[in-house]
Amino acid sequence: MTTIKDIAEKAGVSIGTVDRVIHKRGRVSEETIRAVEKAIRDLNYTPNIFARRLKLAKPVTFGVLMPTMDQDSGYWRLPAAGIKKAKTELACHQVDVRFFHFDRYRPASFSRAFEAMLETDLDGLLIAPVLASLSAKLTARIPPERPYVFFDSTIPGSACLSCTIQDSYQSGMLSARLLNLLCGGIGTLAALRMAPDDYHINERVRGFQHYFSGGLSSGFVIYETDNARDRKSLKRLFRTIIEEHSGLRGIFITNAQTFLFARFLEEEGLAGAIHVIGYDLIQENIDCLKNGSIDFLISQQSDNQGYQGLYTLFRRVVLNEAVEKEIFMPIEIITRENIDYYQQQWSAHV
Amino acid sequence: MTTIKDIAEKAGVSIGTVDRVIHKRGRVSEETIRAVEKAIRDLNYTPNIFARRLKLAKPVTFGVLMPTMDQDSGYWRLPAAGIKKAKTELACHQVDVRFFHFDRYRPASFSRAFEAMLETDLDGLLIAPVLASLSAKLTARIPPERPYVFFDSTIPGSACLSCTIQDSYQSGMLSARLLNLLCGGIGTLAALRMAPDDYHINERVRGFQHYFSGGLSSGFVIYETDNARDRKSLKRLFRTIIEEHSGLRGIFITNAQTFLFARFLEEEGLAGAIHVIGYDLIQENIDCLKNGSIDFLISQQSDNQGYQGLYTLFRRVVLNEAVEKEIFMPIEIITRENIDYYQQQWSAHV
DNA sequence: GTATTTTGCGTTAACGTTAACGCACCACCC
DNA sequence: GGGTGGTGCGTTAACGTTAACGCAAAATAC
Repeated sequence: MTTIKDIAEKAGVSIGTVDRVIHKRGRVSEETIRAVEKAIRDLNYTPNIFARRLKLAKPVTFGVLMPTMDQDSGYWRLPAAGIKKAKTELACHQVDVRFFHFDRYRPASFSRAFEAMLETDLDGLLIAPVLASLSAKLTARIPPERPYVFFDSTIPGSACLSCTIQDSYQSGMLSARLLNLLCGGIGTLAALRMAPDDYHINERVRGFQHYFSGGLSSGFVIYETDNARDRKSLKRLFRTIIEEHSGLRGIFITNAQTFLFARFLEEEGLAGAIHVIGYDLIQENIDCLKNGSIDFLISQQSDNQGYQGLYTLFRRVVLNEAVEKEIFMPIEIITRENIDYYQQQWSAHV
Repeated sequence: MTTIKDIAEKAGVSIGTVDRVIHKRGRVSEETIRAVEKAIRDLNYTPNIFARRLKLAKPVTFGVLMPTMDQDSGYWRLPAAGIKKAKTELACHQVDVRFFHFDRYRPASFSRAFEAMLETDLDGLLIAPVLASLSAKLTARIPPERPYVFFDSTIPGSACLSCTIQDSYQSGMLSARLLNLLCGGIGTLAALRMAPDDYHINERVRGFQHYFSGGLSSGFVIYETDNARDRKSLKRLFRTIIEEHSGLRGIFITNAQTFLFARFLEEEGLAGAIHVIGYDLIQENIDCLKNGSIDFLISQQSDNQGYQGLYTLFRRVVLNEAVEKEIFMPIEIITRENIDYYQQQWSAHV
């Protein structure tokens, strides 16, 4: 392995000069810079990250802004598990994490949490920008030297270091295809848009609709509700859906609350008669998947999104590496046959 | 962060003694050992891996034993891509990799490659034990101090450091369910056992059969061939299959050669009329998936298996960490809708 | 009794990188 | 000509861990 000592020797300078060239700290003549850069290329030098980290080690703290864990039927426990796994792994690098939770159904709560985070001395921010327009306004106030990363969703055009991208439109198309398969192309299909102002959920429905735009199937209907937290009224909606469409063969639920419909079907003795496809590997959904009241779940690795997000901050802030601006998440199809192999890697960190 | 210096101070000894205790190098009195161990616990000491790696850095070379890349329709390029990705990432740790390829259809070739590898001075071995009984015999000859890891498959009861596990039986069941869905429960289904003496392929067929053991479907038939490399005779077999079963609606191909049947169907104008499910994300399969002549592909992350295998050796040999004895691979369902998000991460290393 | 080995411990020089410090030298200004 | 400021470089002390080395004192051998 070549070291800066080798570079210094080859270029006929001291290691101090080599370091100044590498880190562009100035106070080196043009001529010397060229000589050192040539030596670096010729000897194919790469810095020893261990020596670097040994020298530079200093504790960093990252802030995480996300809804409280119990919201959206516990969906937020998934990214939180990934974040905690990353935190555990990065503890040896003196990385610490502070959570700032908010109530995603109250903008004021979001603003308060954001302000609290901005006022804390943090080395990087990991943000779930669930309230899009408010997030855009508030992220603009982040000091330009403080790096931030989005997870779960993103704000187009923002100055974020990196973000995770889920192709929700495509996942909606995939869901449509699977649901159509399950129903054998006959009967009515339904889609339930759970939070009509959520970007991902709209994209999922758009993809779902597009699959059928060629007229592949018999009819389908779309319901929506922004009242997903009130389980009583949700149940009334469920009943309306099955009563208005006696020929209903399958339904597409667009968020983690899929299990609520599946359980409703169980209670009504309709499990299996109406096929269900939904989103996210929360425990309630997994249980329904295993007992057969949910046929397929789509996962976009919410846990991994949190994990990757924190690691991205680490790589940028601590290791000073270049990072990918966009991290694409796979669209995973989960069934009772393969679920066991998806659960294990994050389960230790719930 | 606490260092051995802190430990030494607290225990009233020198850092040399602390190091002797930590690494059990002897020459320390019982009493001192206890004092140091207590200090380590009290101060919650963890070694600084950067200082350690800086001090201990020395180049290591790992050997990889696997079939030549072009065998099995290029299947082996997948794990090779993962291994190369790991190699690139680990280059900064002075990890080098040497490949030992063999012809998996000639036991003598396997033995020769194995012997060549054993005679080389290597710090660890990564082995694809495709010829099970021969592998068992030869791995017994690996010196006990030399660590080895299996990928792609494993040999039960061997002294390997670690191995990747694919649940082939379960993936066969999943394939059966998907194929049954595609065909709407009518018509005849077929399974083609491509290499009857391969463990994984047998398990896949067993799982497939088991799914239908409850009598869920109309009939299904199982064909087999050990002549998968002769494309002419394979084509004759394909023709026999479709001629013997005019009501054939779907087929399950049990290895990476799925695209051969899909292309045959294309030539015969039967693409879409007979549904196809198969294995592995080789380029030919991906092309057929995209044009619709393959409906689903099952992936057990062959690329990731190679990647994980090399990383496991690295963690054990270089970082001296404890490693998982078994690494379970997910059973991934790939369709034309989600394939794009599975290709990217390894594609740079083919 | 002296000679030799063993035990128990402290000291020290690396490993490669970083950045503070200092020292010559030159340019410029009153 | 003396002072000030800047430029271009070399030197050096860390960072935490490791293991070779050395040195007393105790144990064993003859």
